[in-house]
Amino acid sequence: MGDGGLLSLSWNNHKATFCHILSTLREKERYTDVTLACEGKFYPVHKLVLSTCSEYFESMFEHTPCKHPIIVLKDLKSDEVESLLSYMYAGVVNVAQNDLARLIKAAELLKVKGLAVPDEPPQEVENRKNSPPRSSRDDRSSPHPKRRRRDDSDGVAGEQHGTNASPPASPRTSPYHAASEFHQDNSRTHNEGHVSEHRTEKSIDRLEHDVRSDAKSTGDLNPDQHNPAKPCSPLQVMLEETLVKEEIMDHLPEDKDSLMGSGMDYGSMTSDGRLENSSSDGGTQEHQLLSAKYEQQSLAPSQTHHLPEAVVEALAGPSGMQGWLGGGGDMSGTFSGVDSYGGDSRHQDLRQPLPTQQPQAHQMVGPDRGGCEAPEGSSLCMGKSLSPSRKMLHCTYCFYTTNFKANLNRHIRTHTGEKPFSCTHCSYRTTTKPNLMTHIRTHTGEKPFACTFCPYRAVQKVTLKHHILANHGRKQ
DNA sequence: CAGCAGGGGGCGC
DNA sequence: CGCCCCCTGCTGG
Repeated sequence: MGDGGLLSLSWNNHKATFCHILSTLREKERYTDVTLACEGKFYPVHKLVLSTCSEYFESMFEHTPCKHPIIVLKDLKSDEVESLLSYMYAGVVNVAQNDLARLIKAAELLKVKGLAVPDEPPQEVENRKNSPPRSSRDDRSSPHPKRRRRDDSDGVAGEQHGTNASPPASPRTSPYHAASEFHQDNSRTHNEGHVSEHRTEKSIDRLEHDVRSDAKSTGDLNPDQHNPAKPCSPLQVMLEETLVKEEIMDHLPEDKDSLMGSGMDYGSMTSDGRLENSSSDGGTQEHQLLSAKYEQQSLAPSQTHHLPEAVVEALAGPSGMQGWLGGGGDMSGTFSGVDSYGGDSRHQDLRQPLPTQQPQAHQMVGPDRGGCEAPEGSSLCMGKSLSPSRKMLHCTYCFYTTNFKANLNRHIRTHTGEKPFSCTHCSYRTTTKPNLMTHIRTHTGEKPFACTFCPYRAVQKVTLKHHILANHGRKQ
């Protein structure tokens, strides 16, 4: 790019794709790093999304370095939570008119952008637009849009998805004619804090002061969270009190943090300007505030992915999706696009411990074999696909994951530098015995692998294979 | 193209 | 845990 002129690479369907990936990740509970608990149900979601869609959450996470907090949404109904999550992830949500008021209320409490953003002075808005992370892309992201445009009642569910060129002034936000009660509540809320920041602060304060140990209210970890069909509760919700419980978790390793950072940058960069309303950032789910963090990952095994991984994969997704996106925008295949990467090139880079590891789309697309959750029989799953319940082991140094402890131990040696197997003929040392045996053959001259087509013999089977392919044109 | 090293998947004990 | 199998990457001729 230097002197040749600046090229502008634009990713068609980025918005839709991005949103879709996020939704997919949520459905699969992949890389979820925060769990919302409400009425006995648990909703594994992503901090990234919550933070993007709600300054409230953003602030909350900023102040709570917990790896996998659990936020108990007391006083919120599960259907509200589901709706808000749908809104945050997809950018749209269907809501019955009767439920609109309480939904908005909930959104207000959580400060979900677009749904409950506080009115702000113009300058405030200006500032926000300039802030990088929020990018100008979406008005929704900037807190000004107040929901309520009384005209269309079904606007909430409206399709701002595709083209949504919703008016800049009030993006998707609002189409619902909020109930009067809603208005009242709203105004009240605003009086408490003029600026969203301010409100956030207050909210945090509450979190810090109203800490109670009430944590988990319940039961099953993986409720069918995505249940649009679920009937809305007729009850009105007053989210006055939110109980919060916090437990500081250990910090993420440096590398992970940094990775995460890069992921965020990437996100802001891509969304910049272009995705005007990609729901990915603009509308994200919200959850109520409380945060009771549980033991990281102790709640749901399926949530053991680290955020960085999520970010990385999410970032990778787009690239991998190019192909199928082109095919008419059918995103039903979720990550099926990874097929194009073939099972051969094993995303090995993903597991490398490099501190400098960077998210390169093409490298990470493939979920690792072990935890392959590729949908639709993606060929990605080379072996048997494992049941989601199968326990995944994570390397503490990098993003490597495996289902086998032995593999993990072996892998960790690549980080620690431990090389238990030493050659008796030279100073060579290696991490695995098979590798040592292979090496020793170079001293002994043993060549166990004979070509069936010629006298050639090889020390390694793979070498023979290459030989046959190169010289005899076929496999043995 | 061949040799070699590093590293991951997965099975059997 | 040990081991086998496989693949990828790098290097040198």
